[in-house]
Amino acid sequence: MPTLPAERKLAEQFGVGRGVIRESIKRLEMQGLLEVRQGSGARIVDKLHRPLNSSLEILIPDLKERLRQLNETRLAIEPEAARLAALRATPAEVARLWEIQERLVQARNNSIAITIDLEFHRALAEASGNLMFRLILDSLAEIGLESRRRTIGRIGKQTAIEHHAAVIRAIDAHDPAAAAAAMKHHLVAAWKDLESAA
Amino acid sequence: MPTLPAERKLAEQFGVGRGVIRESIKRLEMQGLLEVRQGSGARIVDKLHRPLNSSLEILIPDLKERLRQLNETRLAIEPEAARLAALRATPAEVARLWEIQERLVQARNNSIAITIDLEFHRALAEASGNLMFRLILDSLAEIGLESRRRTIGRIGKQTAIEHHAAVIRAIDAHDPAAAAAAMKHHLVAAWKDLESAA
DNA sequence: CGACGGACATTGGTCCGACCAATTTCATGA
DNA sequence: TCATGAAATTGGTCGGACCAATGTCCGTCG
Repeated sequence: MPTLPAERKLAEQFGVGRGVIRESIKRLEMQGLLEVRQGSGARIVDKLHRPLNSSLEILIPDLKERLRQLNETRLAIEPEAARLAALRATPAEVARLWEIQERLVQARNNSIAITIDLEFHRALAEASGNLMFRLILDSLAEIGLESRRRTIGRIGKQTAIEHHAAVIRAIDAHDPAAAAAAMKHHLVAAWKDLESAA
Repeated sequence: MPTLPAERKLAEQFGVGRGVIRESIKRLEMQGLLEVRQGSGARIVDKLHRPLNSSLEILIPDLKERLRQLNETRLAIEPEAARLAALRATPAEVARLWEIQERLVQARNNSIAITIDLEFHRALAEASGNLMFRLILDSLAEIGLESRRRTIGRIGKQTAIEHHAAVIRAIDAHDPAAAAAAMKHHLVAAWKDLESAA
């Protein structure tokens, strides 16, 4: 658990007042690089997507509208991410996708299934070799957590498993067009399902 | 020029110490909602895209790599934005696009042309009716300022004018597929040009 | 009369020392 | 051995003081 020295020590070490240290830490915290807890200290984390998330919540206060635009954005990015993954994914990355898929099949309840579903989409963004995709999708994932919760809750995980499998097969076969199409189909289906629920 | 009351006044008004006010202001500044200058004060701005920008600079420190991934991301989002704009753009939004186009034609030097080019892409994101697109593209625009500067500098604005016209025509005709295709063509051309320059 | 310049007020930036609150650490005793 | 609680550690807040940059205003000079 990598943590920072105490504020007082940092202030002395850099020869500045404690207030300056505090504001610097605040800055890094806002950027998603630190998490601060009273009593324990500041520990280093990797939550670079939080600022984007925060911006989106301010920009689109209404939850329903946020989910609608979220879906559009995912629809723009994820098929493209799948396409690039089909072009670039290393054997290790493909293996990781299959391993996540296996765990999704084994998942015993919805809560676990949702976590693994998120992991799948994240691993795919990773395999696309584009960090911007990963950052953006990380943020969108957090926004869409509850929508996903509802979707999987309604239709169960079976559909997701089949769709994911299609995506991974296409990536494994290095077929960009098929990967993009499969991902698009998956997202459209999930969205339709969420809409019909409302 | 909407500005905030002085820190000391805010502190008294809310019955808290000045430090708390300072950290709160710092927070809002990090989110791109305020800009603070010593001597004058804190004025309200709308720079919600800055946090994403900052995250991307941390995530992808290397400029060249950042530009590569930037191009991929634009290629994923902007054609989709153009597609949606073709479906949804109001007459007023289309008129605005033509007006920007006219100014681009009239632009006397590269610096002005670049500004107007940015304006075009921003207006298009706006016309897509998706604020996430606008936020993301605002951020990417700032990253890509340098590259765009070089591109327009090399090949002049004529190509951009023709490509933009094709996009606007498709939107005006409510032809989603054509709008997406035209935008994709524009981005691919610009990228190829930038690559050949390096 | 108008433009320039300098004194003064305003405002953010930093420092210090003290105290409060949450957490962790650790010695003590059952 | 483990639970308990006191003490140390660490972040959170407060108040006052001073520095630095900026804005304001008034008097002087052309």
